[in-house]
Amino acid sequence: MSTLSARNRRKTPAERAAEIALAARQIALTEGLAAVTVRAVAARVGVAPALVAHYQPSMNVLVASTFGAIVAAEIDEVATELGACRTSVHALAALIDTLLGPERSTVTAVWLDAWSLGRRNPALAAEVGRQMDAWQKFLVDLLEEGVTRDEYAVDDAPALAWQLLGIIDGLTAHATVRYGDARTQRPLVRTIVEHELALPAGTLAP
Amino acid sequence: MSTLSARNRRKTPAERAAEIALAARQIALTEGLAAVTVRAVAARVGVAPALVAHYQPSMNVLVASTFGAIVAAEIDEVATELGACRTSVHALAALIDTLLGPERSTVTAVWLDAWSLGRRNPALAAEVGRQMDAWQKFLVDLLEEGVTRDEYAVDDAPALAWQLLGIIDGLTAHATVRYGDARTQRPLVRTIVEHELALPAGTLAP
DNA sequence: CCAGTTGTTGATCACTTGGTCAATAAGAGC
DNA sequence: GCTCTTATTGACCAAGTGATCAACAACTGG
Repeated sequence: MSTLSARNRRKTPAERAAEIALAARQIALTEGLAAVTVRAVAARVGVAPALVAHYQPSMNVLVASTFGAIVAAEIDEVATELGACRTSVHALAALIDTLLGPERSTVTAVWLDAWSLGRRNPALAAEVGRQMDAWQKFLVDLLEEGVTRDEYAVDDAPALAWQLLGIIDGLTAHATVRYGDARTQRPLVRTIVEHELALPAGTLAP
Repeated sequence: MSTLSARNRRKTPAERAAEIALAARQIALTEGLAAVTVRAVAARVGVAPALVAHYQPSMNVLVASTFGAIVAAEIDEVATELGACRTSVHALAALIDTLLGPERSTVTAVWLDAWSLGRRNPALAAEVGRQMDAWQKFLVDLLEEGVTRDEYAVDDAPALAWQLLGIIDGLTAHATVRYGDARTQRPLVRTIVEHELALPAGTLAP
């Protein structure tokens, strides 16, 4: 076989670490954060289980960093997608559209796993806190950008950001667990945001 | 010791089943749904692990029924608490106050566990669906009671019930995972409900 | 008081988990 | 070529999981 040439090749620590991290991310997204185990990651990389343990101080931190990487990638992805919007109002509308879209269910499942596993995994709990802060900061920046552009006024951007994140997470969680479609929840979120920003009704409509 | 008289006493299946169910509920509330294991339950009841397995077809269904019992008890508790309200508007205000209260964090943690574990436990997933439906039905009944009393009008009570549950679950989940205090989220939920029911601003305020 | 029913137990199995450690072998530098 | 570093492995261990089954013993009906 042509792949035989790659057999038994020794890789640099950086390469291996990247491979392991990638495998862990894929497992987490397809089978859940709880399925990220030494043996599962090792099997996916095609390597002995001991090697995974060798590259990671403990499984708890691998799970935590895997979660962090997945969420950080999602934030980046959404950020670049929203970068094309010329106004903050457009960005907000696009954000609602994206975050309540059906393709987010896999990441939402990872969030649910993290919330649950975080009670027994301190490293994961810390990472959950970091990523929630990152999302909130992202939303605060987005909200305040609109304020400086005089598109609307907001009383307490940090608090409003937390509230909106809570609402969105709850609706997407429900949609992931039970209701296949979160699309129907979008109008409600649009109305809430319009009301909180004192925007005319329908401003955020597509 | 005086308790020696109870040693080695044989109990009726109903008694044992009740003991096991109670122990499972206590473990779930204090250590999480994932801590409900054969041995943990047996140890708490003070009985051999095999006996727990004898009374339960499988651990998956014990976890599922434990979750169901906890949530059902919560619904009953909230229902009786709201029974004292004379108007539906008062009941809604009380509901928001109760559901976003800080003492609910233990039950919320159980919900988070169930959402996560449900993906690997079909019996639990089914029970999660049942209890979500039960909560929605409860809210629909509450909303429609107010309509028949001409306190307000509601367009689509079932949809609104789902939306409100999603919002409340998201905010309480955030509060449980990260911020200890969900109290600050209450005004937002009150505003949303007032808006959706076309009630004057401040109607649901305490 | 004795036999039958059945609640209850101890022992044990097969499996999975995270983690350790000496031994191996691939590659780098001389 | 050789030696030295180190990535990599196989073989483990201890702990925990759900589940099964023959044996035991506490009641119950006769």
